Amino acid sequence: MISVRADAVRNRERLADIARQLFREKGYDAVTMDEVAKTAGVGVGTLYRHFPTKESLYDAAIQAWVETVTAAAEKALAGEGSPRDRLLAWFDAYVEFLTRHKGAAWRITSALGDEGSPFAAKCRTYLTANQRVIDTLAAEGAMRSDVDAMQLCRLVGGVAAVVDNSELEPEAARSMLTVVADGVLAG
Amino acid sequence: MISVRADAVRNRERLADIARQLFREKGYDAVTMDEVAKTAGVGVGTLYRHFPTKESLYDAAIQAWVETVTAAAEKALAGEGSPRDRLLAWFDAYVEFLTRHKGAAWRITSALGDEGSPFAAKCRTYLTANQRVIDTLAAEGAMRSDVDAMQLCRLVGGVAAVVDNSELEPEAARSMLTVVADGVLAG
DNA sequence: AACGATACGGAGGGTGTCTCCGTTTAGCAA
DNA sequence: TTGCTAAACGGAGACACCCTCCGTATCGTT
Repeated sequence: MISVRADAVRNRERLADIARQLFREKGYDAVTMDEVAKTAGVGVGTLYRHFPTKESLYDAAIQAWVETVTAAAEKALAGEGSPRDRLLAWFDAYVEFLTRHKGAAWRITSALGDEGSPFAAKCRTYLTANQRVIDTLAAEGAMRSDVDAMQLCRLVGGVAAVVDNSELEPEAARSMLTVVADGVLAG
Repeated sequence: MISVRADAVRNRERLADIARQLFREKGYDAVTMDEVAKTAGVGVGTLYRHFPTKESLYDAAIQAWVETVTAAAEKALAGEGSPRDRLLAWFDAYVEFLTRHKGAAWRITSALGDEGSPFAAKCRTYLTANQRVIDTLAAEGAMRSDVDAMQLCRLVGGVAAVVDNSELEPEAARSMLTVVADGVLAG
């Protein structure tokens, strides 16, 4: 019985780290696989051995922060203020997550209904977090009853994608999120 | 003095027509310049003579229907019903425009703030149409006072982009647009 | 009919993703 | 330690795009 080779593990982690850094600085399209491999000091073959496609590399690169989404939802809900304030706090956090890596918002929001996407697992996490927010606020009677998590994910994801793409200021994002929030809160 | 050659005019029109058809069927990314040229029975060189970039070809392909946007805004505003109904009628029309060609919604919405984009002229048309809608409804006291055309374009464009990308049913688009409409109407 | 400006065609340059396979190496066993 | 084998490595190159270049063909004028 042979365990997983140590050099392979090291390379995998280093590749994901370097990719994370590059994607974050330059965005998905502007980073090439050759560049990632060269920066890591390995051949492209090695990179592709660990991550069979560029998308799967991207998926691994953004994995870490996705894992904190659920906690962020809880935190926003536990905050003080009106339901509207807490909903906006969640939206802010969600958009901040999605725009942390250039190009991530659109890619993830696009994958929302697609089970075959490399981001399918991430999408489920997001949907669950949004559902949690909806359920909590609905229990307080603050939410319109016909809002579902998928719809909310798409709405806020759409805003995030636009904000990311046009490199808008936080205030611009805020005012769009306000519109969405007022639209989903009980009239 | 030599007039424009007739074969050039014919080719230009045929290329735009064929491109329109292909883009509409398959979306921007799935259509290659070689394919357009081959379908039209000309060399790629000829295609590039008429349209120096793929984006400019796309721009020409979607030109025709952009020209009817202003009329669509007027029509929605002139309709019967509450301000909310008329706003929704405009949103429906706008999303229908943006999603008529796969990939158009995202490309155009992305170009909204970018004067250097090949779509800059189209964006101005859209912004003007939205401004017209805002002004009209604001005059009736139905609109929140802090809504501007750019913001509305981005919100509705974001919804259109998501709808287009995930190939959602009209009802799904409708329910998201309802949220946006309720968010921008005077509370 | 001859001529010159213009348009045409498609080979090929540049850049990106991804594959293939000969070479190297880590980890286990004797 | 030493030998063996499965696994990992590296990078040339296949393939697919967008776009350019320039020799050839054609239109419209004279």
